[in-house]
Amino acid sequence: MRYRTHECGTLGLEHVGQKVVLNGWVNRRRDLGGVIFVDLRDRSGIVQVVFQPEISAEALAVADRLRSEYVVSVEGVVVERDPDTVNPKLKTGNIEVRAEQVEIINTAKTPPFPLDEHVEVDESVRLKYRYLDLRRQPMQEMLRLRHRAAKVIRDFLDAHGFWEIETPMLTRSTPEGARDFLVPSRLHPGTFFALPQSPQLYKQLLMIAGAERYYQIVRCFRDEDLRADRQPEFTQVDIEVSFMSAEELQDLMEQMIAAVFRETIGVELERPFMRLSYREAMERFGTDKPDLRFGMELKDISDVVADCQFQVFRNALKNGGQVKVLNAPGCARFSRKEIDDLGKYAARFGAKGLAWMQVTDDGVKSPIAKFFTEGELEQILRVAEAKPGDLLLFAADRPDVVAAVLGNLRLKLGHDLGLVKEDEYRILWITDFPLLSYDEEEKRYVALHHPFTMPHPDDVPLFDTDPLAIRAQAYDMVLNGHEIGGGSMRIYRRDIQEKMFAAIGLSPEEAREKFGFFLEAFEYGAPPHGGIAFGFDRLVMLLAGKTSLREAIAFPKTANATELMTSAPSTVSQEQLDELHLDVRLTDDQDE
RNA sequence: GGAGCUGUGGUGAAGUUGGAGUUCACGCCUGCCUGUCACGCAGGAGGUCGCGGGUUCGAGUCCCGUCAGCUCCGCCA
Repeated sequence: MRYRTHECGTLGLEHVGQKVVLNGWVNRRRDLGGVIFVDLRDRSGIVQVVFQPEISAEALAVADRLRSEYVVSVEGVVVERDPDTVNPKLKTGNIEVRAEQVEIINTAKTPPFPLDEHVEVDESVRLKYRYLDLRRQPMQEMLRLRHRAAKVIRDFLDAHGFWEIETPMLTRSTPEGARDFLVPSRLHPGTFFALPQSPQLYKQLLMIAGAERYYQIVRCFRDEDLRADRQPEFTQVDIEVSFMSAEELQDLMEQMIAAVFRETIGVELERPFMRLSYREAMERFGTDKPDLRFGMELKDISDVVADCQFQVFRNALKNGGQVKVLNAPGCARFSRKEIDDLGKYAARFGAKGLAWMQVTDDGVKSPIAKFFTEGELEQILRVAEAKPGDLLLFAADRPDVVAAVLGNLRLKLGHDLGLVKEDEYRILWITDFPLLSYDEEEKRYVALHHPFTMPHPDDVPLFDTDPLAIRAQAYDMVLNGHEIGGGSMRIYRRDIQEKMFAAIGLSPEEAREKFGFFLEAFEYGAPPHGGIAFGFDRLVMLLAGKTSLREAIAFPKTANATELMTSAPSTVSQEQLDELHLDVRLTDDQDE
């Protein structure tokens, strides 16, 4: 076969008169009887090849046998098209290649789904034939975008003195955090490696090792259930620095993310990024990853309804809860069914009910209106900034339930009502996270971020009195309602690290057994350090304007954590199990 | 672990009150066509209505179960 001299999509008027060889796939064939047109496609794009008897009857005969996705090598001359045959829809539409020779390199079965049209194809079919799916233009653009983003990040970090350093994929399982993927050790019967949930300990040890500025674009693994924006294996941009304040690091990271947006999709992000404390985000938006592309903030009316006659509100307040209202603009027209559906939606997040008021020109219409005085109603409308035509939705419960219910209703309504400006990018930092939260199931404190996060220096004494009040030196970067990065200043003193382990219920013995090497390292001159990790797949997903991580990953897993192309995971031979000293024991349920 | 949505020729859809595997578009095959570009025209092939069971004289349609894909809750430091 003859290898190419040019790429299809790069040909233009400047090549007119040149003899070229092109390799690629048949995108489409148009057989007009005496003349055949073939759209030839490679990674760079599409160019029209024309086969005519007066150029080469032989080539025309071969072209007659061409079908979609055949791989061909074409030799011909680039010619300018007649003005009336120019195709303005094609980048190469003002030229074409007159084929003198063509060779079929490989034939192809008819693809199981169309590759060149914008038809929505069932995702399981796309995933089974992912190599065909990836041939499609939007997916090719995604692969290129992903590469570009990684390149911008590497160039930026290199220019700022960061070293890319690899860390082990086979490491040890540590308590806390997500479920580990385990890898059995053949040489050490009964022991297991864990795949890293993140290189957290290694990157801190690299700081102790004097690397000062480290980064890695690295695969991480978490054996938890999937979501549209969560995959069991995913890629982080992992970063750690020594001798740098949180503010300096955040400024640097803003520059990096701004560079990514500028150099991949040409969007200029306004800097410095907005900052919102965790507490304020929860109060105003009911979430620690607010989507700022629209308003609809939650309003606290606990004070207003403290003495009202509505038992539900009063009981919630009496039990230490709160009452908040969400104003759904223009939704007073909602039917009873639509409002009921909102109530069902709210129930998913723990709402026991969803109280509502329709605001009309004739006043408030609501089953609960009768429980409120004129004055109370007036104040509710004022706080909610309600106008006639609006629908007010109320949640009365524990603050975390109120936040979840109204925060999610806000998101749903924002999208349903078309209030979210889809082409906008609103980015911000969330700061001042609590260090700990209380796990009701395990009856103990757990680290909100991770157990290596440095507490606010003023709050260290609170370990003994009020652990939940300790502020963490942690920060998240949030884009359009997605957490795209999170990080913290780290503990670099053994005594504070031990306090932290103790706070999350790790006994000194356990701490020594699981983290002894780490605690010991602190005693050999650990520098102050901190870092951040970005979810690279999520970043690419958002740059591409997609809502599923699978659209940003070449070979993703299904929601059920399988791979439809290779049918992984699979059973293995008894020999393999024997070598690994493993017995498989299926429960009755799985045995049937 | 739980909930919801979806499943009909290769692809995407429609399928009414339960009445013949019916329909549409694309694709595929054959023929015709020398300037098309989502070419056009004519003809044709192609089905376990995801799977299993039940109700019924009769099920794509109703019921139960199950599998797969997706979405969400729990989970994800």
